[in-house]
Amino acid sequence: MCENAWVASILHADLDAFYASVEQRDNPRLRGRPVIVGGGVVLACSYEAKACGVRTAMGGRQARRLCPQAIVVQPRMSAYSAASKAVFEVFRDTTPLVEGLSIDEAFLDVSGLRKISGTPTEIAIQLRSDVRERVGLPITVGVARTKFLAKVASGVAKPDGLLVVPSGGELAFLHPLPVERLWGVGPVTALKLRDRGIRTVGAVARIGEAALVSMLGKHAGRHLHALAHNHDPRAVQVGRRRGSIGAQRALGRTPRTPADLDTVLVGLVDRVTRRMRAAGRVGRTVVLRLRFDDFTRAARSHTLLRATAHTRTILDALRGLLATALPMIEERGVTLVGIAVSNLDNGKAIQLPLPFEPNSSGTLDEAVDAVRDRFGTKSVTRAVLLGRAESLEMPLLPD
DNA sequence: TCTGGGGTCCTAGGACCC
DNA sequence: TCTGGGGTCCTAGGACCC
Repeated sequence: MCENAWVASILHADLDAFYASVEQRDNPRLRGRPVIVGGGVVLACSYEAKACGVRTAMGGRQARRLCPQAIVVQPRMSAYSAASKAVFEVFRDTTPLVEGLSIDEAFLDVSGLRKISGTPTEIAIQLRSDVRERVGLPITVGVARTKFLAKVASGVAKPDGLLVVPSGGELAFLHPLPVERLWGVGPVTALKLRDRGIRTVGAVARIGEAALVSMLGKHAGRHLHALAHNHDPRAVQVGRRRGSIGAQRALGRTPRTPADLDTVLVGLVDRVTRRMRAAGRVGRTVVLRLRFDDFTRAARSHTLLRATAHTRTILDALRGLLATALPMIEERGVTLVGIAVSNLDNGKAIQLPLPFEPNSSGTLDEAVDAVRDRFGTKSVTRAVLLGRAESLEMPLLPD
């Protein structure tokens, strides 16, 4: 048996109040003061603002009332993206086994590094100081034997902290915590548990798996039962790619005509397909998401025959979905439109069927010309025939 | 007090196939 | 005439995460 399996050697590294910390780093005037990123809604806030009761996703008006002295700044996404890249470089200089979870957090497996870099605790201390020195941002690190526990540990240690959960002290650490600390327990699940008098992780651990399954469903029940007993065999996974790319836009409560909505749709599709092409991804399933006046939601999806990143193809599919949703929009009033492309392939090319071919005896060049006529010359630079001339494959270029 | 923008994963029913 | 079990894919909805 590998000794490392029993040692706390997974790090969960999580930047503190990420967007707000970048703003404080870049503007000394903001340091030590309550900072709110985002005007309409709080995208992020500094710990000084959190002390007043400001929270992420809170309405801007309420946030300003709670914290009148707060400085509100507009988000600078490119700055956050650059900071994230720099931090992930530090992660990868620490260990090659890095699993990114979002723009500001990752798991690091340091189990094989004892002889090179020291104990996991020593590595975590070094990592925090490296991020501070090289990127200028505070970061919290949780260290434990499993991913789940490392994540819980960093949550407890925030902000700017380090918490190591030693093997052997795991349940003693876990069981007194409120159920909300469990990864995957949100407001709905927490309420279901509290209705039955279950308030701590220890209480979750004491009831049987069957009871949890009947309460929360098969997967959620089993998952929670495992976590409460600290069973989490998941390994740190390197090189995970996202499964969907999307964009959305809130509209407020002003009534929108179908023409308004179409304009919004065109803008969203343009954003998403650009990102897809830049990332070299193609997708098959397009999704239209809507939110209504009463805050209910609906989604409509359609799966194409072939994966694509082609703007027009995706736009046409979404227009079809929007048309089917118009009665619902009429009735309930739409306040948000979102789109996503999922079923993503890593393919760097789009493949087109060959009805574009002039006729069965048409040459490749003629087929390419037909595609050019239809999609514009810019998007076709080279084409290769696949198999028995059933489809064309074209390299993708950014617009 | 109304609630942004980007994602992940799971459930469940129906169509379809063997 | 009545009929099983297993699998995949698609669609819609929902919970959750940062």
